[in-house]
Amino acid sequence: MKLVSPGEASANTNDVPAEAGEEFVRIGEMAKKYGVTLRTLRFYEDKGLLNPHRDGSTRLYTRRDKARLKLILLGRKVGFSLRDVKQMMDLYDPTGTNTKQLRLALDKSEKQLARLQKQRALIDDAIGELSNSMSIVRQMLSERTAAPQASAAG
Amino acid sequence: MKLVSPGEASANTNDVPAEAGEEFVRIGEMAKKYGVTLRTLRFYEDKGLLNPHRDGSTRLYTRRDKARLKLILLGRKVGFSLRDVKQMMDLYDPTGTNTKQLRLALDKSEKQLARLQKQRALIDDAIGELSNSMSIVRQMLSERTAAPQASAAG
DNA sequence: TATAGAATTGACGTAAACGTAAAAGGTGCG
DNA sequence: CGCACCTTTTACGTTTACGTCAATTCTATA
Repeated sequence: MKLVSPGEASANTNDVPAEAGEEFVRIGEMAKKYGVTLRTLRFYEDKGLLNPHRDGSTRLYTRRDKARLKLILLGRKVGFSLRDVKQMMDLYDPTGTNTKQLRLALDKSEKQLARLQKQRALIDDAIGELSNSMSIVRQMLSERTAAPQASAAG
Repeated sequence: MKLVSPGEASANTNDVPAEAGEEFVRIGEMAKKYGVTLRTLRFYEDKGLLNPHRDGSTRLYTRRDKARLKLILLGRKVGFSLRDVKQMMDLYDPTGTNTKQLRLALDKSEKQLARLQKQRALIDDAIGELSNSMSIVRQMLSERTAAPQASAAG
């Protein structure tokens, strides 16, 4: 029960048209296209982040799903939890101005930005401490190489 | 069955000497002193990172345990896993030059430093993307405030 | 002695985002 | 027809560093 007309073989069997329209893609192609695993796509769906159509039991992803996935991946990249991403996407209303959605996104983004900056500060701190420790260790090692002596560590 | 002579009350009952020597401290004092929880100290012990003496079943921490805990906390701060910290500490030999230990520490530190730098790069990237998105959202919001119009998001 | 404040061990719970089988159904090709 | 390949659902496993009871014991003090 195909919803789309069969296209010419595109290097793998069991395929969906690779024509201009490219209306639907199945999970395998979708995964490859966006560098995620099948498990990830199913997981996102399970969490309500994606809602692909079905041809029987087979998932069919459309342009819309791709747009959503892109947003999810962007959100993930900037450090949002999937829960946050979902909250923001759930507010999308194709018939409105989405002012609420945008405000929420902005609010969450400001908080996330603050978190990222704090994290960066922590990392810089860690880098400082680590570099410091390393130079001390190097010092100790060179002393050992030169003139053996007692110390205090570990 | 006290191993240490009773000292004068130090604001809390059931205490160990607060004298000059301060040989042993129990878990509560130890935790307060280093800003960790009791659970944490027991957990570290369970993982073989600490080895306090015992007075019956009561843990007694010495100067040595404090030194070790400081190292653990430093390690944690710079992003080492407890497993790594343990590996390094396990190599400590009070009778030797600890060259091996120091080399391992240096090796692990170099790798950790690389990880930290990569993380910082990722965070900087995320900050960039997020700032970018935020300005776009602000733009959209201001457009909506000025002249309502359709869009594409969520 | 009653009570409050430490301490003990044991063991399940948590968070996040999937990984990894397992068992089974569909399908186009040679 | 059978194999190879894609897909499905279900469900437990993973990682790290503890949190959070629970039940019990010990000790000092009023």
